Amino acid sequence: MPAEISGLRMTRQRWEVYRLLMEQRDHPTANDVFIRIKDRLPNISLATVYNCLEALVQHGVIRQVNFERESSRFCPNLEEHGHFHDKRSGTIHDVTFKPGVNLADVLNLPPGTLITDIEITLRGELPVS
Amino acid sequence: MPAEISGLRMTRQRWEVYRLLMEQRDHPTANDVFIRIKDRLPNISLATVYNCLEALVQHGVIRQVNFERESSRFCPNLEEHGHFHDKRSGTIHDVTFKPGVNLADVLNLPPGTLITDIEITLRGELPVS
DNA sequence: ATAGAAATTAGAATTATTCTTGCACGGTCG
DNA sequence: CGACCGTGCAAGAATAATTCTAATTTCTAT
Repeated sequence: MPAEISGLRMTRQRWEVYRLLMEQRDHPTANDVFIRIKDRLPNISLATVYNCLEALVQHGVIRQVNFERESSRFCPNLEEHGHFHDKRSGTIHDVTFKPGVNLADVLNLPPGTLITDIEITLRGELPVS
Repeated sequence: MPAEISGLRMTRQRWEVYRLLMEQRDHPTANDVFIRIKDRLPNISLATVYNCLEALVQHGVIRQVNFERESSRFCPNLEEHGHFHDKRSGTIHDVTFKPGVNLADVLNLPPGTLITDIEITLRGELPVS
């Protein structure tokens, strides 16, 4: 376990939460993490899972993703990307931009606007194939 | 008051909620609407405000907008647009696309993907000027 | 080793939203 | 005109995700 990641001091709990997200990149909720992590940390509390996730988010190590008013989900992909929610399967998929596309360029914003964060979420159905 | 809008039968409460949203386009929350509408409907209940907003959303008459995990906000602008949240003032602004831009075209999605809904939210600061 | 700081735990508290129940209203059909 | 019926409304209870609190444990630096 590294001593820290992006300036965030690692603890056993933070490390296991982080590791779990890196290994299972299916955008779990805090509760999903709580359930899954019990194998490794049987005594962890849900509040700690929330604390760890928040710490990781605030240090830019993971991203928090919201769909409508559902539970927040967490994503270790730091590339600029959006999320597609497949209604059929309920799964969530990362969506990247085509090369050379800068989202700010295609929006009408007052010149000088400072954008600190962009969130793109799509809902629909993936092809059946 | 029209008998119905987009197939939704109008009632006094639904009409006043709708009218309020059309007149004050600052993305109020359900509770904001509840407070503001008391001038006209002193006896309306918060549950009814929620019911009316839900009915209007489901009939496509208004849109529900979510920022992080804050209370949902409601928006009568049916044009395709995103939302910019100005950290300085806390206000929310509609953001349109530059002409000719189709968001689906700039994203990497499996061919045949059906998109039913897109949500774009930006956070940042508007220029001081 | 030890003091002080930070993290964890367990459970209570909070907040937005939804649900439940009983009542009121509007329209319809005799 | 009056009983009926479906829908909407009001009030408050219930729910669910998240945050907070207080007490304990673990770290870190000295």
